[in-house]
Amino acid sequence: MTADAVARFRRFSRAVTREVGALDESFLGRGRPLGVARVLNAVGRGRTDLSGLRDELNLDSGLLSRLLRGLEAEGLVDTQVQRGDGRRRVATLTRVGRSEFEAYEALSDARAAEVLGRAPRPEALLAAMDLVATVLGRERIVLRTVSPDDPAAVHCLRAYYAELAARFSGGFDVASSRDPAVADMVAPRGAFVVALSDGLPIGCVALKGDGGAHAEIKRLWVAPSARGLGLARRLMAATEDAARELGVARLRLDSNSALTEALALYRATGWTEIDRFNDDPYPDLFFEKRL
Amino acid sequence: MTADAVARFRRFSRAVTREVGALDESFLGRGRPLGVARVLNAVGRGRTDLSGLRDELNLDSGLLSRLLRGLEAEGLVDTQVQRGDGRRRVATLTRVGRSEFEAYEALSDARAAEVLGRAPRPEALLAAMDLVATVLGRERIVLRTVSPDDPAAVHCLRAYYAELAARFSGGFDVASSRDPAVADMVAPRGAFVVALSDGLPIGCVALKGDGGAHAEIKRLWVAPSARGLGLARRLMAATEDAARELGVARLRLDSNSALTEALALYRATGWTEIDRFNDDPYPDLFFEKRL
DNA sequence: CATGATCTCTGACCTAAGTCAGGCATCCCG
DNA sequence: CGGGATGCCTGACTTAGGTCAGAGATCATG
Repeated sequence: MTADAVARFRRFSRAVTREVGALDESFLGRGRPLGVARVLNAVGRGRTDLSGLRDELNLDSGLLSRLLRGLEAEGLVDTQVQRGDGRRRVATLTRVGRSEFEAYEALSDARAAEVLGRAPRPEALLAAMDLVATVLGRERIVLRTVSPDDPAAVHCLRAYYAELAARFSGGFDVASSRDPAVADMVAPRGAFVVALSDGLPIGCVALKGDGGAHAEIKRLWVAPSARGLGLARRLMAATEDAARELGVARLRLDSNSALTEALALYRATGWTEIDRFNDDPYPDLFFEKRL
Repeated sequence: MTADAVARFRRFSRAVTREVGALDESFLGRGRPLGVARVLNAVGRGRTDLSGLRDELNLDSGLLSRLLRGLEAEGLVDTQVQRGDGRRRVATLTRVGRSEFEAYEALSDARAAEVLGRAPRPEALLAAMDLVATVLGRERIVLRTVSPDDPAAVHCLRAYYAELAARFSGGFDVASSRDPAVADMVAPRGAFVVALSDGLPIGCVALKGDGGAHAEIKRLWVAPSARGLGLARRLMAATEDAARELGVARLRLDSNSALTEALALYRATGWTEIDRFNDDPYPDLFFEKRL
């Protein structure tokens, strides 16, 4: 790694520490120390079991206990024993606690909106932030099987269509393509997998089945910010696993010669080119893979 | 600002807090608390006057005093009264202190190199980090007059040539253009101004004079990460001021129709198009401005 | 040169955060 | 059902970080 690259990285760290440090202190704006506020925040986001809280916030058992006592005294949380295991306990927000949690959320949102509002070219800034956050957090990218009308799926599909429109010389219009029925992309006929990085959808792929031994891969997309991380390969592998579990023996897909990265992936992972098998106007290349 | 944009911003903050938080703790890796390490770092970087240290690190006078006593006891810094004002004091690193400072630097460099080394497409990551850091730190961009052979200037010029090569349909080669002599771009004949964001050069402009009442603007460049911040305008204004102070009455410049942003700037800031005044092969548009 | 302002230092004090050992209730399993 | 493991709590203690008031030295100025 060159000295210049390291200097640029460190400059980034400094700039962001300054900015994000200020963000942290906004937690102090409500007269509660950071540690307590972090617990309130984690409980509000659904991390209610104490052992999970300790792991997530990296707290000593004694310290967490004390912080929770403080929040209880303020009337913000309740703790009860976990049903099923009397040793464990769970914390929940009271009504007051919930509104306090929301006040913190609103504060953070407002702070973020303010910084973004002052930025020129906010779209470029956000794209850069997505890239940085995705790369730094690439160990924590998770795949999840969802319905194609889940918001995360819809977000990916919209981005996928926009990208096709930009990359196909003649543009792209979903209406003139074959848009698979939702029922064909959920179990037991098919599947829809999204990749989430810290909650943000950054990739997807669909398995469209007909209930038999054949199924089709559709809608493989990876966000620009997540390219180069091997995510497409991971999505494809997950979908192949899902297909096997559904009893599918042969997969097909159609593609377009403008989608060079995808084609390289198919060729590198055991797909073989076959003849055209549909009359969709956009694809010009067709592949299959036996499982 | 849309909810989606705010969510993306906050995701970025979380990701970076995690990563940079870990970076902060690397300071703790040498058995010294963060506060002390920060003081050592600031002194090592040349911030030696105590009042400046207090401002920069946002420390109470008493606390700084105590931290410095600790560093003195370790034999890492010396403090003496400032010559000229016996109330003020300055801190300097001892030889041991200097090597300890360098150990911290090496540690931070190694940490940065490690993260970068694991990243796919490090150039894209760095470009995104530059953009984020420049935009977040745009209030702290400073202009500085330097010699054209200063490293910051050289960095900008190299990037400028590379950009011309990419944007001119026929490419660009400095050798076949007129490269001004260094002496024409330093006082009293001319000037060379760079823009620095937290030490990183992100823009430049040259004033090439011949000692008389005419001078020429050359080498106006702004890094991609810094576009949209009004930096070119600021650089041009600074150069015009410098020209006035050198007694220049009329400025000229040549440009190329591929450089649309620059042309828009010239037209918006009082420049008028004139006839070709040189036989350089690259420019096809010529401007002047009376001061 | 007297006076008020400025700068640094020290001592007293405080909070947040974290560590550690031991206690107690509950669970799991032979 | 008994004994070890698990999970949580409490009390005692430590460290880092920070605030505040006042002392002492030096400076600027009328």
